[in-house]
Amino acid sequence: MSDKYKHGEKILVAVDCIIFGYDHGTLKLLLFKRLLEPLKGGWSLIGSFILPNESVEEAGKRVLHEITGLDEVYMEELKSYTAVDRDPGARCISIGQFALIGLENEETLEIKDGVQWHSVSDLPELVLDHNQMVVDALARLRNRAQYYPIGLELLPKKFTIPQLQTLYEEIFQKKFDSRNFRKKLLSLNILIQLKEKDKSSSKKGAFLYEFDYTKYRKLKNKGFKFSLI
Amino acid sequence: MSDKYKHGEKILVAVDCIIFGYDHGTLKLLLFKRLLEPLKGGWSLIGSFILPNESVEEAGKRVLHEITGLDEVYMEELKSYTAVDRDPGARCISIGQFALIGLENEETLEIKDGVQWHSVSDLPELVLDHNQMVVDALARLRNRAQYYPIGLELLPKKFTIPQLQTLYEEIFQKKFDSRNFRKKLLSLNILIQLKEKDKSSSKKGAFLYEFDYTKYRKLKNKGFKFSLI
DNA sequence: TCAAAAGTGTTCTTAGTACACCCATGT
DNA sequence: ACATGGGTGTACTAAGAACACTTTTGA
Repeated sequence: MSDKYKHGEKILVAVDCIIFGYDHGTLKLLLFKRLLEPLKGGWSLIGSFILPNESVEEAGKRVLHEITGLDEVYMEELKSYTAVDRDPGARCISIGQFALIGLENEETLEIKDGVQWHSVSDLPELVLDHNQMVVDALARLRNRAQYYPIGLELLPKKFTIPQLQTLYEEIFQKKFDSRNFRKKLLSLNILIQLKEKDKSSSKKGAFLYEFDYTKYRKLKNKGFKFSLI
Repeated sequence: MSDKYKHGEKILVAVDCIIFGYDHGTLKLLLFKRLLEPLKGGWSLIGSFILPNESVEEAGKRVLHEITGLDEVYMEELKSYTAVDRDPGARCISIGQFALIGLENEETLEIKDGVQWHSVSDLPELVLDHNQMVVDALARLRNRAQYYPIGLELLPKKFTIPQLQTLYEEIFQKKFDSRNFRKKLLSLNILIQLKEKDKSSSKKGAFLYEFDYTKYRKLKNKGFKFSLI
């Protein structure tokens, strides 16, 4: 082995997925109660070591698929966690993967044993440096929600504007003016209004919308800058 | 070893530093001509495997120190590069580290043998996936220059407003109106005007400024949002 | 008929953009 | 005296913020 390689020490590389969902007006995180050692009984993010034949991104998608059965989820790299003593079991680095799942409602998703949704506003202590990962992921979520129409990833395909607003209020922990929110949102021209209404939260009902991905991508390629709030 | 650890395969973990500098009106990148196999003679970013007793961030700082002798540089994680076949020599992932160096001028920095500054607008082909790392780093540079006063990291401690404008024009590859640029910049209230002038580029001379880090941090902690252009 | 959420417009303020001339100085 | 880059101000336009009432409908 050449000079470049000879000093390298092989170490374990993991992914940990910070998976957000939104249901019944609450922002939630998917956590796993460890059934086995190490750290048995502790709450943890859902992760895995990367396999010899997969990239970190592929490992993240595999984990998410194993847990939820879902394939098409929004996922992006958060950052690496590499402190020497972060895992007492072994020298091991982890790449955080930030993921958003759109739920029709919580119950429609079949998740594996030991895995549970937790409200973001009421999380248990997590093992290792997973609390820090969640803090970082929440900051990323706010950033993305502000500059990309990423909030839409957390809603069902058909959603109402008041629903989206409530989601943004949950993410940013503050109220928005409904007239300004609606005006700004519709001015982006990336929503398609449907004929149907959703009457689950009011007698009058609110019009359902779909997100126009094609239009969004076209605008983005033209260098159009979004800012949703 | 427990269930969690048993499937992990240990692999090599490297850092590669994408190091920008700015000198004589040109944005530059620090590259290394490989003196030994593998890939002898190819241009590469400057990297290293991480050592058993250091984090990825520490490895990046170590590499930068070894090459330039500098300690206090701006560095942040870019992203990981983890494709299975990215390095033909071995399974090896790399964490890109984005770094900015403030040069008084190019010659003041003593850099190691085989390491050279290259104009960003005229880069050679790089080994492995290093070209992609540079593309990603340039996008990050533009983002950071827009939303953080990061352009200042690339200038000497004392600089003139026309200098900063030229740097921004180099980063974004477009001209800015000098009146508006100055107005916006000064309205942020994070520059301290000095009594001295720099006469190196005009007979009249331009006032030198320093960046007020303390004030900047205070404003940032208050949630103040910057946008420099 | 009333309670509860959905939907709608206007004014005011602020920030961004476009644009042209005088200033200071070394040669 | 002139060439060169540094420095300034104003008018126009666009976007964001503040703010209150009408509509629909199920119970």
